[in-house]
Amino acid sequence: MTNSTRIPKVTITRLSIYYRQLELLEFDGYRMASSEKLAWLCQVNPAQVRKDLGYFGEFGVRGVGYDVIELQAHIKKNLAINRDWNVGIVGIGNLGSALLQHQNLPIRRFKCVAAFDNDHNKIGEFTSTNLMIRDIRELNETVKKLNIEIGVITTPPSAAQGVAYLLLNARVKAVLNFSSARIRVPESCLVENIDFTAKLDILTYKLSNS
Amino acid sequence: MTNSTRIPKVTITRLSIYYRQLELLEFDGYRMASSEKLAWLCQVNPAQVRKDLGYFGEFGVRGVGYDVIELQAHIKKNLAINRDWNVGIVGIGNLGSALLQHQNLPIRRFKCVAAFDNDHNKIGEFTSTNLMIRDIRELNETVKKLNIEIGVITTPPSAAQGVAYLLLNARVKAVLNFSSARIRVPESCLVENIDFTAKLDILTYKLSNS
DNA sequence: CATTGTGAACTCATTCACAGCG
DNA sequence: CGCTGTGAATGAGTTCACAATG
Repeated sequence: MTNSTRIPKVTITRLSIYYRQLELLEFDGYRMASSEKLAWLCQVNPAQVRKDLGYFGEFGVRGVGYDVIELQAHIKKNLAINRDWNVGIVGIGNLGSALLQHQNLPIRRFKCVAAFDNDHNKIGEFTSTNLMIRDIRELNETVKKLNIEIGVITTPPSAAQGVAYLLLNARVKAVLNFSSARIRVPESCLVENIDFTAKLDILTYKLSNS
Repeated sequence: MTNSTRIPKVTITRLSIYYRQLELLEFDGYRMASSEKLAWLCQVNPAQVRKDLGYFGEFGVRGVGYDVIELQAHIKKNLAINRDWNVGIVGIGNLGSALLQHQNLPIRRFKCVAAFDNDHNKIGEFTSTNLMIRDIRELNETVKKLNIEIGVITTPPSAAQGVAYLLLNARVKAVLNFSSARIRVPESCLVENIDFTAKLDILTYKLSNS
């Protein structure tokens, strides 16, 4: 029976990880995979895998395992990564440029369709992906015209909140914030933060406490 | 009384966030901050702030709050970010280059002292930070010579595990893995993963379930 | 009969609520 | 009086353990 309880956020993250391992398993010629095998690859507990998958269906065959291809399709559907998503990147410094050129994004159907900056030396230039860098003042208009649903902030921390407001005004519904600033948005907008200095701090903490 | 229970990992992450807000508060001229103020800035519960700080000391003044400067020092010490850490970056593509040039790292005393790649067109070239890109075969020797304690993997996923082995062999004790591959290391080595496609997947999941 | 699916037990994290104290 | 520090209550996430089953 499909469990209709709300799926925990950690489960979503793991589904994303399972999905990538399933791709690799398929590439290696596997047709079926047990929760134990998948768990080993993802470095989690087998019961965790089964419970996570159980949140949105019953896909396994008892005594056998999961169909590698079929399970991928289920996860893709559940995560809504079975279609294109248009992405706009704000702040075309080194990190913004790196994302624009990052192959993983288009492979996973995240399409970087616009690049914005406020630096007049950059505006009008073309990225190596042949995208014109637009004035941030055109953000509102461009988001609507190109149907951008996800905004990515790759500005310095001091500019992050201002950019967040611009994105909100343009009715972007989700933001991926690479700046180390905490941005403040209304409930209606989703935010995920990627803060690598925080990750480094975890490492230094553990290094000096072990 | 200083609580000696092991500090949860989530608390470490938040300490890093508190620290950055304290820097901003200091910059804005605040001398004291209450748990409520700090909590508001970091978007957490005030009791959470107090409990997190309580794990490693008693720094507050009842009826008043926390000394903004003093608390920063305590957190820095606890996270071990009150000294330099030498970092080596492996994989000088767009993302690796972006990190090499990222100002936040040296500001936070993470020093990128070496850059490695296996591409002969890159080896011997200089980064914009004037660092020579070294052959990955020199990794072992260089890590020891330059006293590199943290390795950063910014290679494609397929190369990540191999690089992890090289880093392990060179006795690097902590790895920050930006590739979407899960790397396998012994207990003695610490790993943190930064997987932005997983973060995007969380956003698309939530977008289509709200 | 190997492996799934899942309640129940357990572990870990958050929040409450208030005593303690400057 | 106001805010910290913290035990107790609650809530969330993980793991166990085993019945269900292809």
